[in-house]
Amino acid sequence: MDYESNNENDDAVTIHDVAATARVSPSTVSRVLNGHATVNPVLAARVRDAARTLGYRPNAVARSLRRKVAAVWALVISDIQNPFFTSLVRGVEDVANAQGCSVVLCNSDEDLKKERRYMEVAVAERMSGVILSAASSTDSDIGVLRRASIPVVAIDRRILADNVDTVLVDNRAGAQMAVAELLGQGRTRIACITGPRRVSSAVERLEGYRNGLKSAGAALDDQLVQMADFKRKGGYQATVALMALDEPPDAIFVANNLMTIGALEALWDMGIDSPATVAVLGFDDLPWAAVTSGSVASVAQPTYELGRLAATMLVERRTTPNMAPRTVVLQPSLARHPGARRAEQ
Amino acid sequence: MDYESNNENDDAVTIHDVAATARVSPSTVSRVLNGHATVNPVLAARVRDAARTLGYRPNAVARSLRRKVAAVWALVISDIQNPFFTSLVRGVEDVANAQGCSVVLCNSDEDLKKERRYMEVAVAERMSGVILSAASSTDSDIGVLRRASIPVVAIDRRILADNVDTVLVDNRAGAQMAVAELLGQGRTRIACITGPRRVSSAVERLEGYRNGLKSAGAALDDQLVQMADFKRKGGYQATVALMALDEPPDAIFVANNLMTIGALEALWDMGIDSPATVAVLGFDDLPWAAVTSGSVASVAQPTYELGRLAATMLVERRTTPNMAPRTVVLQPSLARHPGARRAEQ
DNA sequence: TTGTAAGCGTTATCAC
DNA sequence: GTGATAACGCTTACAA
Repeated sequence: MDYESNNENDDAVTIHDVAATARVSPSTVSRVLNGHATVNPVLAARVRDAARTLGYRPNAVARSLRRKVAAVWALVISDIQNPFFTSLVRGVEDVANAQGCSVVLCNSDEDLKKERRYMEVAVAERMSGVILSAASSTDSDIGVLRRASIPVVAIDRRILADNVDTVLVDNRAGAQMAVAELLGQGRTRIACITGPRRVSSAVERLEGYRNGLKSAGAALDDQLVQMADFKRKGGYQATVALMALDEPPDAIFVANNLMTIGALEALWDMGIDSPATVAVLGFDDLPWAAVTSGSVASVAQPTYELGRLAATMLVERRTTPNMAPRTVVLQPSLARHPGARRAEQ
Repeated sequence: MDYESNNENDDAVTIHDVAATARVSPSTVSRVLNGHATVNPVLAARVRDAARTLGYRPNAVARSLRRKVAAVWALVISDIQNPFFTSLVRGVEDVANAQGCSVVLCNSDEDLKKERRYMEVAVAERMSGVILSAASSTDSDIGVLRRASIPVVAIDRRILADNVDTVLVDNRAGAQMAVAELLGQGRTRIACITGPRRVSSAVERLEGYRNGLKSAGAALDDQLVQMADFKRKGGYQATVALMALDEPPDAIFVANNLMTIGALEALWDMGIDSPATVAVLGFDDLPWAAVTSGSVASVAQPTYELGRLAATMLVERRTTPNMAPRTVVLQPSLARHPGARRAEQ
């Protein structure tokens, strides 16, 4: 049996083939297919017929070369496993597709090297825009993109660069909500596990935590603040450290979802009852929160809207390149999950 | 302030500029940069110097046009939120990068239309390969890719097409393990919540469940089998339906991770103790399993290896196009998670 | 309105 | 070993 027999025709159909079949010039085919100019309806019909019968598929590579820019955006995200990103991606794609653009997803995995590699690919492939959730607010460098005049929108995390359009959530407000909620439950020693100093959202969530305590007249205790890595293990270790204090906390505000899993795991491994002894309140959406043994609330973000807005700003930046850069901040909200031990029982 | 001032030079440096600076021909520059032929070391050094000082970045679009194929693979996955895929992606990327290729991630979201759109993009962009976790084993159509002679490897799920390289896990064996484990715990009425009939893994996991019961001499009861949609809500509803039976199950084998969350949620909403009254055993890795109120085991898959293998098969298919298609089946294993109520306490 | 022709940046073929 | 030249498939001045 010949496995090549499936290939009807290894040389792809080009615009010239369509032109020949439709008895018009290649430029006319191009005009019909792109709708850029008015074409005699009779010829247009012949072109469309020919394209269909020949199974013509435009070569996006040739088009990109000629146009000097590809109809492709990169969406570089720091942690694909965070459910936070799933609907964010949809928000971006919906806008991109409406513009006739494709989105390529890139998972930098909080790794600056990977992130840089993806930016280089974006340049090499002449992509028309990049939406970036930076691995590091201080060290991520968009210079490569700038030099290639590729528009960038920062999402979820700030980047240390002038003139970057940015879409964020109000991390301070979210953290303050979290603290207020815990205080309202009567908690008096509230700890905070946040992410690395290089990530703006981690820093801002910590600030919000401190502001929340201060504005309630509660004391700040630096022993109750742990900096971890936004990953599960980091949350686990930070929790162990907190509970080893002479005066351990009765509540923990955890600044992202993976670390929240780690924190809960640590508490249970130590045989500590949550939420009775120690309440846990996370950040980001926690799809599994309803099946945990204790009640877990979290600060939820408008993720789809975040993606949609970033994408819209990218489009606007392309159409109006000299417009002053904007930063948009969206408000988070508090999501309560009853957990396995429901209040009413 | 002028926001254009960042653009050092809007016309990118080309191979001709490098050639001029290095006082050689463009072909020599190309040869140096690609290492395809032997070049006088002196000239080669001049070329590399020129490229560095000018900040030359090859135009991947032009290269792809000339070579008639882009150094890019598409990885089309059915559900990006499934943690299953995160390490699978790494496995694919590691092999691709070693080949000098980039991977673009595409989330079909179990949607045939989206999936088809991504395949069309792969064709338009002349990508050199596609790894596909099909939205439907029966209805996903790779004809577009075949006509464009783009190599395909099916991963995780079979596709109804001849001559496709495929990498799978042994779903039947995994499901049988699951049933054996539950029987070993003394469970006597074991239910199964599986996915849609159009997805091969759902069908095979159901078969494994049945075989597992049969080979243990246990009775089969079709009332105990629910077909859902591989999503959380489907798992929830299926569980409610199962528990409404005259003789409800004392264990449920759930064929994927999102439905496992739904199942646990339903049990707790109904006030049913798990695992005491009803044990739950899932499929796929469950990162949050350790923080659930009850013990949850699951059938774990060698995800990185799955991705690495699929990528390797793609490379081999490209180098040896006429080789007979292969199907590789990897073995899953059983992962036990103590859950919040640890056995030893 | 339609066709002709040039050119996007690269690489492969062919002489030298 | 190196350089000139053509070609990949498309879009877009410009000419008709």
